[in-house]
Amino acid sequence: MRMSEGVEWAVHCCLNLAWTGAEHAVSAARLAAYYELPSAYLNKQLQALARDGIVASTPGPRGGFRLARAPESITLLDVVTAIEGPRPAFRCAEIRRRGPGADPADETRCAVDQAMGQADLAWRRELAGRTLGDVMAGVERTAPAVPERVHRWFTT
Amino acid sequence: MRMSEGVEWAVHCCLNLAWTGAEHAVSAARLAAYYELPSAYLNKQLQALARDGIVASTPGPRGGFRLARAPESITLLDVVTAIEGPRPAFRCAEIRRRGPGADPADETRCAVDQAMGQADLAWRRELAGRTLGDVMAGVERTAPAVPERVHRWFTT
DNA sequence: GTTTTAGTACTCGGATAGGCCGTGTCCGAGTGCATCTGG
DNA sequence: CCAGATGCACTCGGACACGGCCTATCCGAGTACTAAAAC
Repeated sequence: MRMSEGVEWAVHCCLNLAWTGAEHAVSAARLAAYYELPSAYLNKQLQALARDGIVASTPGPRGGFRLARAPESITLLDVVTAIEGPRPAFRCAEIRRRGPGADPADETRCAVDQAMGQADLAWRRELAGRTLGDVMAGVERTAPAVPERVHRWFTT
Repeated sequence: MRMSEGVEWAVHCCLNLAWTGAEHAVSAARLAAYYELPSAYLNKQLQALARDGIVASTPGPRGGFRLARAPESITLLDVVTAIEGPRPAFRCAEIRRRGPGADPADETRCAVDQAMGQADLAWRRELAGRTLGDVMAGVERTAPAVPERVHRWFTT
């Protein structure tokens, strides 16, 4: 089980967009250059974010991406879901319904799926409880120079 | 992000081994037949469980697998870790250390990695809090016929 | 009848191919800006 | 000098290859049982 690395890219880019400010649009190429990422592939991730209404895109010259909502109303779960999709990691295939072990009269919920679902829920709850604003506040506390630095780099 | 389906196989097989009883060894072929799974591939998963000391294997005729510990001392996290590996789903690549955005003076922990780590921890805590014994108890409550059914099928 | 011994069938275990999804790249549609031209 | 038209450069957006990991399979090493043979 491995999460797409696009998630890391997406979160960092969202943070940078937040610090840059929604009044400036930043192109995918410029966002990618900041971390030396492949711009075309990052563009793909940004499209996923746009589809879920996390960032807004504008084409043409002076176009690019900007944060569609306030950082305080975007959770990490929103970003992860946009990149990874909404389906949970554990997909119950209901193997207990196949073969000699199958019991047609058994209509109960798969106990394994239930337990895995609860764990997945705890994971999601944790991610949903942390907004981009929270993460930004944490960074600003431990590395106060970063926001100004980012803002300057993306606006000049 | 998708979990290997071997996890589902492994958990169900562990439950069946527990109900069968540690005094009987069950071959991978027989375990696979119960759910019509490819036996050779299931064998691979069982080997992973054996490496982590969850099941014990004995070769030769009348050999097979049996639960190495009491079901109450085997958590779902143990099984998931044995199949999926110990590494967390989110792997921080530290992209913020590359490109123009890199700040050599910044020695802080990546805030994104930290948040993801906390969510991963919550997930693991939930899995570690549920043992095979708990799952068995749940099944025995909702489907009391299953344990006897399994025991009979695997011992005869 | 008992002991030894060879054979055999069955098990796990690791080494070996195929398929799908994440990764990476490319080019086309659309848009705003700058420039040029005519009045 | 000003308005309109034209071309252009830049952007996103989706369609197209590549690679790695999960899936699936096979065969070999080892073991306990069986049966036969010798004593």
